[in-house]
Amino acid sequence: MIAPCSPVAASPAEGRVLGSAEVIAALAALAQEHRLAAFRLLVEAGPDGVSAGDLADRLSIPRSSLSFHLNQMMQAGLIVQRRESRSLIYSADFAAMAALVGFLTENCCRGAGC
Amino acid sequence: MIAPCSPVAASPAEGRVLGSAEVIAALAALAQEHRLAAFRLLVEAGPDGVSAGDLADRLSIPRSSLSFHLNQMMQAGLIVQRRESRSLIYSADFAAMAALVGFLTENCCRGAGC
DNA sequence: CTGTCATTTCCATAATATTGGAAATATGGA
DNA sequence: TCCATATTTCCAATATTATGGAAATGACAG
Repeated sequence: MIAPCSPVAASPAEGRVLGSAEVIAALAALAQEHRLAAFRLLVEAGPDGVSAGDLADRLSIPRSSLSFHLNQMMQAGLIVQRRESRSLIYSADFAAMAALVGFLTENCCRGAGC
Repeated sequence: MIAPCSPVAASPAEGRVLGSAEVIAALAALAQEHRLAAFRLLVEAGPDGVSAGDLADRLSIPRSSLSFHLNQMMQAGLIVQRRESRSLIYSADFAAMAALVGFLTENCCRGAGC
């Protein structure tokens, strides 16, 4: 018996199991300087999220570039968008992120601590 | 107090803490069909590893292409190479993978189960 | 309506990644 | 030494991603 981390049994309350195409999309979505930075800001911001404009300012990149990156992350299912009056507010999809980490620990981590 | 998974304190026996450039390299290394497949085979194989030729056969891709991908993963620090007579044997670096998962849970997972 | 703010879409350009055949390199055996 | 095996490096073609300005869209106030 191994039982490395989790106090619960094996595959617990994982909302969703990903196929490798989805995993690749999610990994690619995070494997970029501006996107990783944006995602971390969104994680920090929590469910309130951050508007596109704020993000662009905080990251110091042009709005059209940011828009491109946000789109990538949405298509990968890592973030979510909602409109609030004139602004579009983005927030991290924590369940999706948890599913990604779940995939990695289960498929790519055999034996190592997590 | 939150204490989501680990029975130990905060940042436990993590061999190494990654900067975001390293994380991006590792994510990009896994964000590709053939590389993710290769890495999963290496994880399954454990410390014994698999030779380049075997991997190419199992993945059904040309040797020069595989060589390119193995190089990417080595540069990203996710796999390791050793020579055994005529063959080059590759194996997964589990500590590196654990560090990647550690980064993701700590920086991109706030609040979600892991 | 008209103007303004917030953001996206369009699009051309530039940069980076992927592919695979052919030639080069390393290793061990006859 | 010479040959066969295992794998890499080279390189050119192709494909995919990233950039950012300008024009288009959506929302709201006067």
